[in-house]
Amino acid sequence: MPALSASSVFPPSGSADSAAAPGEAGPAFSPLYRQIKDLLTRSLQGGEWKPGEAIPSEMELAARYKVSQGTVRKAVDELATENLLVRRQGKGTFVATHAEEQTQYRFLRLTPDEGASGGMQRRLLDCRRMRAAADVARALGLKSGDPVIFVRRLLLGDGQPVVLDDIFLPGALFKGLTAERMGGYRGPMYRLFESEFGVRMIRAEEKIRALAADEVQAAALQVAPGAPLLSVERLSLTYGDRPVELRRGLYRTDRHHYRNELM
Amino acid sequence: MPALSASSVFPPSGSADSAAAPGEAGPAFSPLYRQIKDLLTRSLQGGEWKPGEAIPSEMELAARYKVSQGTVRKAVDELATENLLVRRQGKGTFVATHAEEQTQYRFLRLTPDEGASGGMQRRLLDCRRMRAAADVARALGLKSGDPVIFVRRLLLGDGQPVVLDDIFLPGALFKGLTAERMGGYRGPMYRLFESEFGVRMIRAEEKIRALAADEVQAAALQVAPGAPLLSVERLSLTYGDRPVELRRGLYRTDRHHYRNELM
DNA sequence: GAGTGGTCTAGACCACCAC
DNA sequence: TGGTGGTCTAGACCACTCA
Repeated sequence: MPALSASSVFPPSGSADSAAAPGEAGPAFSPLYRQIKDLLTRSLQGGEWKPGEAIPSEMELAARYKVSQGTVRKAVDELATENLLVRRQGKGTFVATHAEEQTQYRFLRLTPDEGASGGMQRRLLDCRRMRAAADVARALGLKSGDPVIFVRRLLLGDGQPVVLDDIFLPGALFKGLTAERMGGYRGPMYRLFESEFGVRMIRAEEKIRALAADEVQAAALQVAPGAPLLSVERLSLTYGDRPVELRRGLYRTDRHHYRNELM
Repeated sequence: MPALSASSVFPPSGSADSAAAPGEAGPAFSPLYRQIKDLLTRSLQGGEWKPGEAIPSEMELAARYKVSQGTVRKAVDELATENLLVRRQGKGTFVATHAEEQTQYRFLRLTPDEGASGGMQRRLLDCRRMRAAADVARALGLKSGDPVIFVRRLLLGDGQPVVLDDIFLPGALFKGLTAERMGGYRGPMYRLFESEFGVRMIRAEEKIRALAADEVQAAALQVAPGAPLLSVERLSLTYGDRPVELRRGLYRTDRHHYRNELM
């Protein structure tokens, strides 16, 4: 007899239609393992377990939620395939983190046309507080004029500029982020966000276009004005699909390409 | 006592290292459900069950392979998440197909900047047999000069040209594909490939770049020469990761964008 | 050896669908 | 009403890690 049951959150569809108005589909049924998954997600979101830490063992979780180990397992399985958790046989299950990824840039899909993807150099061009323009505010779920932190930086491969990024961060979440703090930091930016500000990027959505470089962009990337560039607008989301970063990247694609896999 | 066991394919790591040379990792262990998955994949590849058809029930498969239903379930689960199979509660498990997708173009990531993604019009510009150039042959795993079918077509949204596709298909797989056959066909191209030639696209890899339109491309897409276009080179693969289509697309991105989700 | 996740089983019951 | 996939359980054993 589990403490949680299908009816504890959503009544089985056999009983009265209850809250669901006719015509509305409504969540007819929520299996136990999905309720467990939601509870785990909430604990992650609330910071009960921090990135890199181990969560309780399957047996402990099963005892806590009064369900069988198999049910916990299915919940953890789904969170693992969503990259929120990482399972390590013999050791435990850990909160995913950007800190220990062998792939330097998990979200950067740009790949050299030939040769291995050597790490890129960074050059910080700008970093300051400003007020969000309308489009930036809308993307980040803020109000126009809300404080945001603006970062402009360059990525170089083999000494050649390849990526020009404009990054917008909600000021409220990244208090105290300064040019000095960013410039002195080695390693991926998302690692800094995670360790210093407790903001973990879970997933991201990108909109990709081709456009012609203007004078400023051309100068920064060392191409001719009007040269075609890949424009990649990325919205990064954290737990609960809350947007926490807007990134507008311009990629040179004469020696690199954006790789994607469709399944 | 299952007919298949871990040791039936790969010896458990406890036994002698056998074939694996020292230093080579080698597949140390293959669980039962993965062996079942491989057998199912082989049956799909061999055409034992055709796209759209139902495969045997979990109970039948469990009996056939002499394992428990749970083991079959795990194998089928993985094939379902890879989009090779589709489960339908109460009905059965079916071989995935492009024939019944509500999304008209499963692999086309181009989306209107605003408004719903209305279906696009097609216009066939060219379709003929030719010999594979070196780069095309290499991508498709053919030899230079092998016969290929070349298709050039245009996609229009709201009457405006949006996509210019150059498509290369191995001649050996698509015997009898003519301009008439293609021109008269309504519905996605991959549906035609599947129903007429038994070639099912499973997944694809894309390389994306920005480039400037040349005269021919500009004329076809009704943009100025030199205008920035998105270049999308897609290699489509079928069972066993065998390449079966090379597609070079040029996308206008002034009113559309390529959307992508990173996880 | 103790503790973790990983696999496999057997059986029960539920939700959905078709006849 | 019977068959399908979906959920949940309990227990056994295996593989891996670490003290």
